[in-house]
Amino acid sequence: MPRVGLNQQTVVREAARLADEVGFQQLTLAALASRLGVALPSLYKHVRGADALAQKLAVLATAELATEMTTAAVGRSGGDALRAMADAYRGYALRHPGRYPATQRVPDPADPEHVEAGERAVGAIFAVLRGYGLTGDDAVDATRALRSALHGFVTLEAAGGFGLPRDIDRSYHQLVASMDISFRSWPRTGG
Amino acid sequence: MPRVGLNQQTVVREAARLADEVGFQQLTLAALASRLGVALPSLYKHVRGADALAQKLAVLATAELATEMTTAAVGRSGGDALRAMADAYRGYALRHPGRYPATQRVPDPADPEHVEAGERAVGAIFAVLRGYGLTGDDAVDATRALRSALHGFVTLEAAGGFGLPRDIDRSYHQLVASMDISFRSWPRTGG
DNA sequence: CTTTAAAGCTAAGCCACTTAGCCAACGTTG
DNA sequence: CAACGTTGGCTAAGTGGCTTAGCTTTAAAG
Repeated sequence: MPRVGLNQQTVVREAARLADEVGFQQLTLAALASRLGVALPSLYKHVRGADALAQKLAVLATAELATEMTTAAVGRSGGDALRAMADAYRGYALRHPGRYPATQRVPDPADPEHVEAGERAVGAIFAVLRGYGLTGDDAVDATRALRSALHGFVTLEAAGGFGLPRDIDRSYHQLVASMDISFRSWPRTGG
Repeated sequence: MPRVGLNQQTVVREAARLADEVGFQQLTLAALASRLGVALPSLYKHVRGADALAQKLAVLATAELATEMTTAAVGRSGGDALRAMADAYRGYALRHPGRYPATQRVPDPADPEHVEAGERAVGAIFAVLRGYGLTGDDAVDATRALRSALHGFVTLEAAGGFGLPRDIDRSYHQLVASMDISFRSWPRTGG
């Protein structure tokens, strides 16, 4: 049998593509193996199993998302940076419906790459909030608020949870605009 | 064999209890059957299958959540109502970690009970926003924003996504306070 | 050319869900 | 009270996931 020549990276990359096509929950080792042209157990030469694959996919997706958020915000500040980053965030989730859910896995402390990617993503938000004068505990609270709002929105959108006909882009922009207002007048604790 | 005397309601109720103990994803027909003291296939006399069970669980949980949100807000208005409802929302998610995720299933149009429960939940939010003078498209946008913020927060919290030591209750209250500010000065479109 | 690490394979087992078909308990009715 | 039909329980069997064990063969390294 001729070798296909896989390695962990090719496997994880193809998993990401497949997840975007069929959905994160429908990503299966069987489908991935067939896509790569190998028998299912062969995948175990490159990833420890289904859970490890999901974790590696989380690293890939988190790193990509962090990069896009950072890139969007660079050279901007205040509401400008916030809007750009928020658009990048939702854009990633819409373009990569299978990868995005993977990013919600909490970083594995044993995987430095994962930890680094997570820190870059949170760091990007932190940097934008510094533009609003938010630091310390205030910045922590505001970061959680922003993550919650963005994640909640794209999750509900992806699930088809917004039933009414009102335009979804519009609603998102209003949400971001309202976060902008919030950050300007954040209820400071002085932390 | 003596009969256990199950019906759909007892099955779904027990599924809800079990889900809260082991987690929504870990809710399995096998575990449920053993908990109820019957063989697995016997469950099919009461629910059509795993997916239908998840749907019925969604109805139960959505109805409970809607009731708690409504109850919390009744007799209050403005920021008072918002805070009470937000606390009820997160409280439900924390007390029922297995049921809460079930509520995210989009209502089945073929199940009037499901549709009604969903409408009650959204209606409760709508009512609170009316207290801010928000109606029409503004209310739709604001509802989506509030749902996103609350859902995003409790989801991230449940996933352990808030790494830093900063107190989570505090962050939640700040989030709700910031939404209160947002709704007071909502960027109106006059829809 | 030999050796060896590793990338592929088949076989087999586990656990989840589902369907088919049987049997016994119970409520109803004469 | 007895017969009957409904229905709630059962076992058996099949599908499709994931995983492990162990073999074979490729291909690289000496």
